[in-house]
Amino acid sequence: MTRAIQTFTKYLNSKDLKLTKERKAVLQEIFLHKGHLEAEDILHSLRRKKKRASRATVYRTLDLLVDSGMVRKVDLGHGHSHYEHVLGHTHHEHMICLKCGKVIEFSDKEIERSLKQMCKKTEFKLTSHHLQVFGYCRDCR
Amino acid sequence: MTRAIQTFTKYLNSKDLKLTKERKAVLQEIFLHKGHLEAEDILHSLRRKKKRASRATVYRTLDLLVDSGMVRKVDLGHGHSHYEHVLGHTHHEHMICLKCGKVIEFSDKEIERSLKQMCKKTEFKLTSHHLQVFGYCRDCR
DNA sequence: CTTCTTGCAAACCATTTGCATCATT
DNA sequence: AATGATGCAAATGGTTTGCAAGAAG
Repeated sequence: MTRAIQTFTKYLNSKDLKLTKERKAVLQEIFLHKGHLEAEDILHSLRRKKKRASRATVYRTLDLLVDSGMVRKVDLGHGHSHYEHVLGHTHHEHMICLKCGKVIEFSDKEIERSLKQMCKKTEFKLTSHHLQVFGYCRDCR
Repeated sequence: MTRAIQTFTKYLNSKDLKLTKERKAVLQEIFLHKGHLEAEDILHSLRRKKKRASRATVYRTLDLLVDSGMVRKVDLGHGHSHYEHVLGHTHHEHMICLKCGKVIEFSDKEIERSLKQMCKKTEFKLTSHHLQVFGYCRDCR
């Protein structure tokens, strides 16, 4: 956590931006949660804890966090964005159920390998979060 | 094309829905195009051809086509949906450039294989369009 | 003729933005 | 004190919806 704040501060400084209590609160909220969460989740969590931060500020801070590389923005096909932190979160991909919207995290060596090979051929550069699989989960198939 | 109309008519009948000229026009527009296109594209194409169909009808028809399984709705991370027809369109997946938004279609036996195997393990049922890869294309890497 | 469809405009929902006020460095 | 940041409310952009008028079976 302290580490996260340090990293963020460094990023902010490099851009001549300031570490405000609102930004710190949003950062903490994201790093406290394990999974992916949406802007509204953060807003609610903060409200519950009687911390301040308007919806606009939450969105603005999320943009900064994504830009800093500490957080990734994920589109899980739910019609709005989700965010998850990268630090201390082991690499994984998402399997998304088209019916119930459930998101299953997975990581598969085989797939990684063939994906990397294909990307080498096509000169496509993968990102840390690079893959999404759509289908129907056990309960919805 | 005639085949597509037949299939759609069959679907509509099964749901006690009617084949209107607007629905037929939208269907044709999608099946005339090779790649993925968005609602607005369809609307413009129709306008250019002096065919009628309001934005609302285009969206409503697209929903029907997706439900019928003839068309798939794809989220390419552009902030709005894209649609592409399934019939007579060889199976492929999408690689999406996070910077310029370019979409590269690909199909890779190796990946398919390991993906299928993993899905068997996790009891996840794949759809025809099941995979999306994010990264940076040759020009943006 | 009955039921389903359309077009329009208003509603929606997530996200962004302009601006006056406020806080950090 | 100066530069940035915040909150609010209004704007945006894609998509959906209620409703009166119109068409398909």
